[in-house]
Amino acid sequence: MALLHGHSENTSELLFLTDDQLRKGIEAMFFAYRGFTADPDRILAKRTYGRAHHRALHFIKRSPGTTVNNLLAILGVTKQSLNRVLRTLIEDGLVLNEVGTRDKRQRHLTLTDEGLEFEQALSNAQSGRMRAAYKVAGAEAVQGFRKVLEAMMDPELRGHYEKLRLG
Amino acid sequence: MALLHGHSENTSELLFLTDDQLRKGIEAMFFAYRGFTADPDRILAKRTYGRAHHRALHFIKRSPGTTVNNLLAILGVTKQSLNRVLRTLIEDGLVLNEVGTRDKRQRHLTLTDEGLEFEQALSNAQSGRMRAAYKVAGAEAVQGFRKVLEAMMDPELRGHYEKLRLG
DNA sequence: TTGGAATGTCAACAACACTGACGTATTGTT
DNA sequence: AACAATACGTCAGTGTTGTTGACATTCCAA
Repeated sequence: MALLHGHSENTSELLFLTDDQLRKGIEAMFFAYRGFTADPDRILAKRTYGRAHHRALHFIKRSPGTTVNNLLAILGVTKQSLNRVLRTLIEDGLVLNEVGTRDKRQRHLTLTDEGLEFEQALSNAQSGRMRAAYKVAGAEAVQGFRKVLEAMMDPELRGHYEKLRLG
Repeated sequence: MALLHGHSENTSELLFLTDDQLRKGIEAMFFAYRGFTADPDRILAKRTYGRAHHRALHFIKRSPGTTVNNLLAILGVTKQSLNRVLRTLIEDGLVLNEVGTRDKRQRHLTLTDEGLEFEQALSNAQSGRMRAAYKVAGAEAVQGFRKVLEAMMDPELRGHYEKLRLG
C-alpha cells in the first residue's frame, strides 16, 4: 500500500491506521462498553430486569407514543423477543399500551409516571459515568469520540440515530 | 450549577456536558456497539459460536500461554461460563490447554494453527470496520475516541486494558 | 371482498450469563 | 505431617435475551 503513494502521509499521518492502533480501539470498545452498562445493570438486577428492558424504556421515553414496529427497527430484535420484554413492562405498570386512533392495528407505547421515574434512575446512573468520562477527556475528545462512533454504525442504524437527534 | 461560577466557561466551554449531549453519547455507544459486533457475529454464526468465543480467542491470542484465572479476570465472567466456551474451543481444536510446569494447577491456553486462522478471520472483519471508521473520522478524532473510552472504563478493567497495551 | 400489513401469541431452542455445591490436584503454610 | 488455600473442572438449576416457525386476530386498502 505504501508503494502506491509517494507522499510522506503514509509514514507520518496514517500511523493511526496500523493493526496495533486498531486492536487498541477494539479492546477499548470492549472494556468501555462493560463500564457503560455496569451502573444501570446494578439497578436492573434489583427488579429482575435486563438490558433489553433498559433499551425499551430508553427509546420509548425518547419517542413517546412510538409504535411497536418502530421500536423493533431501532432495537433490531424480533417482535417475539421485544414482546416478552414489553409484556412485563406493561404488566408492571411502567409502560402504557394504547391502541392507535388513526390505525387501530398499531399500539402506541408511552411511559407511565412510574416508568418515567425508573427510566430516570437508569439514565442518571448511565449518564453519570458518561459525564465523568466527558469531563476527564474534554470537549475536543468528546467530538472525536462521537465522530468515530457514528462512522462505525451500520448505515441503516445511523439513520435511526440521526432521526433521534432531531426529536 | 451555573450559579456556582462566575466564569463564562459554564455557558460556552461546558456545553458538551448537557443532558442532551450525554444522551447522544449514550445512543451513539448503543448503535456503534451493534456495528462493532455485527461483522464478527456473522462469521461466528456459521460455527454456532457466539461473542463469548470471540472474546476468549482474542485475549488468548493477545496473551499466549495465559492462565484460566487471568482470562477470567479480563473477561469478567464466572469460571463456569468461561469453561463452557473453552471446552468447545479445545474440543474443536482451536485452543491448546497445557498443564503448567512451574505450577501444575494452572492450565496455559494457546491458539492452535486453526485457532489462529479463525481468530484472524474474526479480527479482520472487526478491524475492517474500525479502519473504515478511523479513516472517515481522522487521526484527531481517533485520539478523542480512545480518550473518552478509557475514561469510561472501570478502574479495575482499565488496569487490564493498560497491561494489554504493553504486551 | 380479498389480500396484505401490523400485531400478538404459543412452542421450542440456543447462547450466555448466574448461583451453589462438590471434587481433585497442587501448592503453601504452620 | 497436617491443614488451609489456590487453580481448575464439573454438575445441576435458573434467568435473560435472542432466535425460528407456525398460527390467529384485527384492520386497512385496493
